[in-house]
Amino acid sequence: MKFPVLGKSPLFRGLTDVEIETLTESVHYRVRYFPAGALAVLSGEEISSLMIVLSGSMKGEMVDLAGHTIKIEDVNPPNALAAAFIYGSGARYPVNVSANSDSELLIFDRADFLAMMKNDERILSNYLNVVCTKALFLSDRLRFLSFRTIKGKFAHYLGGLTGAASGRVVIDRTQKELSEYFGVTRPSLARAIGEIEEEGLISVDRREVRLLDIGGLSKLTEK
Amino acid sequence: MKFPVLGKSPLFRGLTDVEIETLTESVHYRVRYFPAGALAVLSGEEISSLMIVLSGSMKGEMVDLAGHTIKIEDVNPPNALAAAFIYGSGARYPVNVSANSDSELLIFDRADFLAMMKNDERILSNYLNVVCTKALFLSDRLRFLSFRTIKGKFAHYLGGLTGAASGRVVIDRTQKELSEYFGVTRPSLARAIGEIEEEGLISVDRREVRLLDIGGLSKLTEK
DNA sequence: AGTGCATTGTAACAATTGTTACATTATGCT
DNA sequence: AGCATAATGTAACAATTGTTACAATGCACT
Repeated sequence: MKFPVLGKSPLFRGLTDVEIETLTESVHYRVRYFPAGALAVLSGEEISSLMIVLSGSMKGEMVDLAGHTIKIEDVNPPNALAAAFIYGSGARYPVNVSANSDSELLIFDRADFLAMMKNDERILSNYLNVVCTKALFLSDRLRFLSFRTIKGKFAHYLGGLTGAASGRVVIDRTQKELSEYFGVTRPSLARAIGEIEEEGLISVDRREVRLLDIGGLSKLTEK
Repeated sequence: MKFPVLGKSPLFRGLTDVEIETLTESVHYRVRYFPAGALAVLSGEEISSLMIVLSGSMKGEMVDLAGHTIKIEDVNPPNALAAAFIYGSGARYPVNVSANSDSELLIFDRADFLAMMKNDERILSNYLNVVCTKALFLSDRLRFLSFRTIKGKFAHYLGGLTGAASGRVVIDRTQKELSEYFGVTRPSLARAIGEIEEEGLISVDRREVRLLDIGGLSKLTEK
């Protein structure tokens, strides 16, 4: 098989290696090699193809006016670059993409990948799942950032945990992870939690939180 | 034709009324009527179908622990509810959905809509476009909220406008709109813009902004 | 049990933003 | 031109969060 790594890709889940090979060979594709440091995509460039990382490691970096870059994320095999954006209207890469190490990309023009989706329902389902799950993830993140205060974010977070109705929930992340999820600093989150507890709205015992005043918590999410 | 409003739906763009009717009749669907105020969807409920608003008007409201609701958005004909989420893993409605006025919803089970996408490439392309464009939109919003300071958001915003390279851009929204886009208050945005101007990084003349110190602007996006 | 490391709690001060209220300046309309 | 309305500029004060540093606690591992 030409690209054994595809068997682990979420886009090809449920297909045998033979099926994957047959499908990919039924459309046009190309493989490009990028030596470590090479630039694969310029920020602002139009997205016209699906690029799957076969080997090595790629990174996305945001670029500002002065040309400075900030690393946003790594993309490792067998994941794809900007997979959820390729069929969007006027879709453009939001970042520069370059190779962390010597890397190979498998590239399908978006029309060719569309053809593959038409040829095999599993590819279609897999891709729809990838895009929709991404939209859900982004929407979820956005919801937290839209609360103005840390107390508001935390109160809403508590409400979304299983067991909230019973008044007892277990936080499933560390404070550090939670603070990053909220987009705030860790000490600020700790302070906010401490204040909510002082106000008598919750009682905290390690990861376990008892919700003592639902109405009071609700008010925190309002402003 | 049964559902003339579908001709204006982004999901059925490019199809004639006859083609739309033939396609919809080829799968199972149902129409449900919701009198004004009726609840169509409970927050947290699993998303298993595509619901298109045929008439009337629906609204999504976020619900907190105490049962209080905050209106998030209206959904009017011929748009669909949570269209970008339906094929996501464990997708659940993030809001209560109820009828603003007497409304009719056209409901396809997601498997049936999948069948329609397989039957007609235009439906498939349209749906992919809807979902990917939504992901792009959400990603764009998230990028702005991830800048900690208003100055950072504004500097990054300037960099994304056409003409930024030439050092002269025109802001395409009012301050009020921009402040909502950034998730901050309008006076705070005005103050931030004023301070950036005082620092000599830009000069503002109504909607037109001259970028005087690219390096300085770049620093604002770093912290 | 003890050691090393991650996690959490806390505190003082600076920086940023929200809030509220009002003044000033465009803009569209008749 | 004048009027009404929207948009923008500004200011004082409160509220919130970031920053930095350090202490306390829990946890995994030997």
